[in-house]
Amino acid sequence: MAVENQELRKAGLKVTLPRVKILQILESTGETTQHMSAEDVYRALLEAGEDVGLATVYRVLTQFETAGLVTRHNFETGHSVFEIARGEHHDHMVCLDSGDVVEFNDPVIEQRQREIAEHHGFEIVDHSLVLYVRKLKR
Amino acid sequence: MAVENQELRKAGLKVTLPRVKILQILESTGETTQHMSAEDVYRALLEAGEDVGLATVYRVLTQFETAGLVTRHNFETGHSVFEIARGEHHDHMVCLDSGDVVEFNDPVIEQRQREIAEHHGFEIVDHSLVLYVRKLKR
DNA sequence: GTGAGTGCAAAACATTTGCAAAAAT
DNA sequence: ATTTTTGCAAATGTTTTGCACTCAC
Repeated sequence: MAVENQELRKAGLKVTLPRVKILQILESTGETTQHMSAEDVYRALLEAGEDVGLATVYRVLTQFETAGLVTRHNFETGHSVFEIARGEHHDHMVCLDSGDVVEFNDPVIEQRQREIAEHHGFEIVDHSLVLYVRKLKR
Repeated sequence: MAVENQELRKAGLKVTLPRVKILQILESTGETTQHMSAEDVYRALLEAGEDVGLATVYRVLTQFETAGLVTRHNFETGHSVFEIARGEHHDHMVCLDSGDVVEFNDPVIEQRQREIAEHHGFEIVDHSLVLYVRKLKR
């Protein structure tokens, strides 16, 4: 009984094989594959020999998102990608050449966003900042 | 022959009724309806008595985007929205209560983004910043 | 006239849902 | 035993595409 079980219980979700497996997959992805689509997760399950339906993958990912275990991103790709929520917020830089995703967090920008929202009579509930970049030739 | 025709020709697109009409609709939308989905445009066409197919709306909007006449946004809504490109870049604040979209442009954030990208060995090609906000109760 | 543009219906995706079977507590 | 969860297939919503027809030049 691994750590995953505790996380699931804490989130109020029953410990089932699909949920444990999906959580493991999301947690085990390396730096380069941190952001997986539902389809990616589904294929990873099949490769691992687990017989889980794609519909279940979608359901579980949505439950994880609701539970705060996972963050959903809608980049310009036409489909959602998911990543394990590790507490601290961060933004993304997506390299248009390599597809690499770099995470960053800048206090200056964060602060400025709050000021701008407030200036317009709003408070920020959430935000999404994605830089689409290209490698600098030197 | 209105201004639209010139814009279309300049973009290398033949002047056809659907293209002119769609351009007019996008240009004529008030502050509140600046961001229209393909479906929105389609309905506006029908209301104006124009018999244009939804597929054509999609095709034309994509052509406009390629030509730089229009900007496509993918907010968290599950479908794309389009707005007339007026040259200057701006970011968006979307009110989760009312659905209102406020545009803003902050030099501090813009500058900071470039610095961050450069610091990671990248140059920014494009970026997307959306603040999801709620009205401040006072 | 000829090639680009259009409408329609069908296809293609990503995602969701209904329901009976299976599993968790 | 009961309540959740799952798998499958079918439905959904958005966007794209194939093709015969039409229009702009």
